[in-house]
Amino acid sequence: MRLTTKGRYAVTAMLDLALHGEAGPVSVVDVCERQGIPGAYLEQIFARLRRAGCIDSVRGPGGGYVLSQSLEQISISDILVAVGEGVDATRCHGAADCQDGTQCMTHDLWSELSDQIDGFLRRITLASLVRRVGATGSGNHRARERVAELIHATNL
Amino acid sequence: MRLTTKGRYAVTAMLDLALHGEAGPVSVVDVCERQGIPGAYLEQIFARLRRAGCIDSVRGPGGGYVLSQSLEQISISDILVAVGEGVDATRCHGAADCQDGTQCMTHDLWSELSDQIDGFLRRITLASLVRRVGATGSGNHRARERVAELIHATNL
DNA sequence: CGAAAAGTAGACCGTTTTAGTCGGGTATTG
DNA sequence: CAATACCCGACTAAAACGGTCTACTTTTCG
Repeated sequence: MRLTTKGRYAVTAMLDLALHGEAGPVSVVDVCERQGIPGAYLEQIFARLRRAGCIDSVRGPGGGYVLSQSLEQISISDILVAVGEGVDATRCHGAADCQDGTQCMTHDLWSELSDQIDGFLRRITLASLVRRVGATGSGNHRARERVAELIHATNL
Repeated sequence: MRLTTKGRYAVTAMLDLALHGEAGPVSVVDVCERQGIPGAYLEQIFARLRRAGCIDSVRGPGGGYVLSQSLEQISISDILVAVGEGVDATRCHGAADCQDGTQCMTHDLWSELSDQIDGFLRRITLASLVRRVGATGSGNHRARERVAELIHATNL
C-alpha cells in the first residue's frame, strides 16, 4: 500500500498553514521554501484544496491561502480526500461487483480495511498534529531519536 | 491510498489455497479459473509467495501449491509483504531523512499510520478469513447488502 | 522411454499514473 | 501601472501497473 507524494504534500502544506497562518494569508512561495515542495506543483495541490473547501485564497500582493475552518474541524482524511487520495482498498471502488458482477471473496476484507484506515485518519486533526509538532519540536534531535526508536521497535 | 491488484490477487489466491488445499496441491490453473485471475500473472505472484516461504510447490503432474504454515500462522500482512505490497506511508521508507537529511514535520504521522494499518492486517489471518467467508457465504445477497450499507454509511 | 502436466525464470510491453514543468492568464495593492 | 500573488490548462518524462510470451526443468504415468 502506497501513499503518493501529492497526499503527503497536501497534509504538510496544510500543517504549514496551521503553524504560520495566524498573521494572515500564507503564500505558496513561503510554504514551498519552508517545506521543500516544488512551487508549481504545490499550486496545483492548493487549487484542489480550495475547490474542496479546505482553504480560502486571497489574491494580490500580500495574499496567499488561509484555512477555511478551525484546526479541530480539519482531519487528515479530509485533506487526502480533497486531493483525490482518499482511501480505497477495494478493486471495485465500493461497487461490490468485483467478480462477474457479484462481489468477490475478499470484498468485505478490503472494504473493512478501507474503513479502518479512514477512521484512523479521521480521528487525527490539524489541531492534534500541531500539538504533536509543538511538543517534540520539528526536526530537532530529540524528535529524531524518538522516531528512530519507534522505527526500530516496529521494524518499519 | 491504494492497494494494487497484485496484493489483492495474492490474498485471494492464498485464501483459495486455504479453502481447496486439503485434498493436496492446488494448481495455478485451478486457482485462476475459480478466482478469475490471469494465469501467467498468478504464476509470478505464486513465485514470490514461495520465495518468501508462504507456500511450498510440488512439481510435475498432480502438482501445485500448498500452504507452508497453518491458517492461524499466516496473516494478511505476511502475504502483502511477500509480494512487495507491504504498508509504507512514509516518503523516506522509514529512514527519517525525508527533508534535507533530517525528518520532515509529518514523518511521525506517516510512520504511525503505517504501523496502524500493518497492525490491523497482522491481526487478520487466513483462519479468520476462512471463518468469515464460510459464515456469510461468498457472493450471496445478504453479504452484498451488508457491504452496500457499510459503503453508504462510510461514504466510501 | 517418452509424452504430458505442472512449476520456474525472466525478458518484454502497452497503458496509466505520478510528479512534476511551462506558459499564459487574472485579481489586487501601492 | 507595475509588482505580487493566485488561477488554470496543456504538456511531459519517468515510473509503476498489469499483464503476456518464450523457453526452460522437474515429475508422473502409461
